[in-house]
Amino acid sequence: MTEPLVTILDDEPAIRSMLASALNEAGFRTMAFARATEFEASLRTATPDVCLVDLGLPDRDGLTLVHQLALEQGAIVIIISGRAQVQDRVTGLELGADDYIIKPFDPSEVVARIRARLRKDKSANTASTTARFEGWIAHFDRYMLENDSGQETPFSHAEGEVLRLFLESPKRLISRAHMQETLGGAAGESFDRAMDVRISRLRTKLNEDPKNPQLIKTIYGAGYIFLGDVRWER
Amino acid sequence: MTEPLVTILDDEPAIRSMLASALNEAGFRTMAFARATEFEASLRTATPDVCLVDLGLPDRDGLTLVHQLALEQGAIVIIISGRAQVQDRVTGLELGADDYIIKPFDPSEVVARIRARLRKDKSANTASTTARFEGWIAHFDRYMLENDSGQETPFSHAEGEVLRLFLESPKRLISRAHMQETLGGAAGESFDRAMDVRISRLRTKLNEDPKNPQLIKTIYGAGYIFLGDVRWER
DNA sequence: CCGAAATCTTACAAATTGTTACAAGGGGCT
DNA sequence: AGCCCCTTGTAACAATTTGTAAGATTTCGG
Repeated sequence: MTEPLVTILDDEPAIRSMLASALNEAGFRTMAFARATEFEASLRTATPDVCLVDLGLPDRDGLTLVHQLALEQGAIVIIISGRAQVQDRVTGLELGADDYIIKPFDPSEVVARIRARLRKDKSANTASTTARFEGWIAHFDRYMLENDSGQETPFSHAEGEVLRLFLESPKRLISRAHMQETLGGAAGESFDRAMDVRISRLRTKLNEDPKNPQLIKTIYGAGYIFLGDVRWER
Repeated sequence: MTEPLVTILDDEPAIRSMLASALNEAGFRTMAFARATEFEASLRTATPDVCLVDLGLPDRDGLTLVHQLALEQGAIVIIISGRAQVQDRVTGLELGADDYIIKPFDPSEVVARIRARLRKDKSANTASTTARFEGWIAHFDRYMLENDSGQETPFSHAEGEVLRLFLESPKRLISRAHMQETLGGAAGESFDRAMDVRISRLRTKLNEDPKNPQLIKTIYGAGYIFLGDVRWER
């Protein structure tokens, strides 16, 4: 997934460049326009995630544009304006803007406000969970395991359950009994073997040397320990 | 659905009553608290949609509270503060606040900002007619699927139902049972096969590689996950 | 260094899901 | 009505995932 695209629509070159550099530095892609017509033309090919719009445009009524954008595109619309009256802000927000920033402004606040909007937007439709450990990245949302050179191998649901259990309690002994409980084991006698097989398969996906496993260590008579530092990104 | 609930947390009685009356007039339900502890106690029974939090609380660090709220509850958090420095605003927003309003403020602007947030929140869930995802555009009004080069292929009603279900809950596991419920499946034994076929046909229309689907992923024994960022429009 | 218990691995079987071909049903058009 | 095209479900078969069984291997205590 690429970085979010932010469009800047303002007729003052100084403001355009200030915003663009601040946003680029913050890791966003940017596109800047001086006129509404140019901006609208670009919408046919690009799909911005955030639109910064100055209300004082020479060729178009800014508020109408904001209204259109907010309604038709699903984009986040932030008004930037020199008009500081409460009434201006209220109407701007009512017409569909997500935020209203008054000139003069500090670029870092603009960045912070954009991030706040994107964060909420994302958390609304994502439960993405990812964990990094010893050069690997486990993407639980995609059921994919990525190695240090970026190659991905899929892992199954059953394997994922085991892996998640390990990654949630690294460097701690995980007893066999606890595993079966957590993994919905029907406590059958021969379910022991199923567990073994799950772990065995997981080990091969992690390129473990059977004679000398580095990550999933067996504790004879007790259970398993997952070695390795884990960092979750939720 | 009832009206949205807005909680007000501020130690100044004048501000509490001003906000409460403005919000009630605007059609919101409100609950006001002077101390963080009272507020937190109320969270056990009520589930606010929006939380207004004053940073200058006597009994608690406001920023920590904001962080918790934003993280644990899914609520919209708006900071109200007398501290006007850019740095204050940036850190507030970074800690999870959705907005930052500076005292003194105009109640009508607060209302407008709350509405803007709620509007966005809702439009994310409401069923629209067009959705963009990973280079595709699904036109549910026309039953057409448009690829990144602008070519359109029609999709049927049954295919559309499945696609809409996916696009409305992207990156989440959708269980087979839930699908059959939603799609009017008569839970028949062999309806399982019908579901499979629907999905299979949808996959081919999305140019999925059968060996390695990128968008619609099967979770053996559980259901499906639709990967890909979705944006609804209009 | 040996033997019993625990664990690993491989091959195979059962359950679940994918795909294709085909038939039933519906709507539009002449 | 009759025909054609599209949609949809069903059935049969292929492919994948998961668990099971059994032999091989490892661990630990003597």
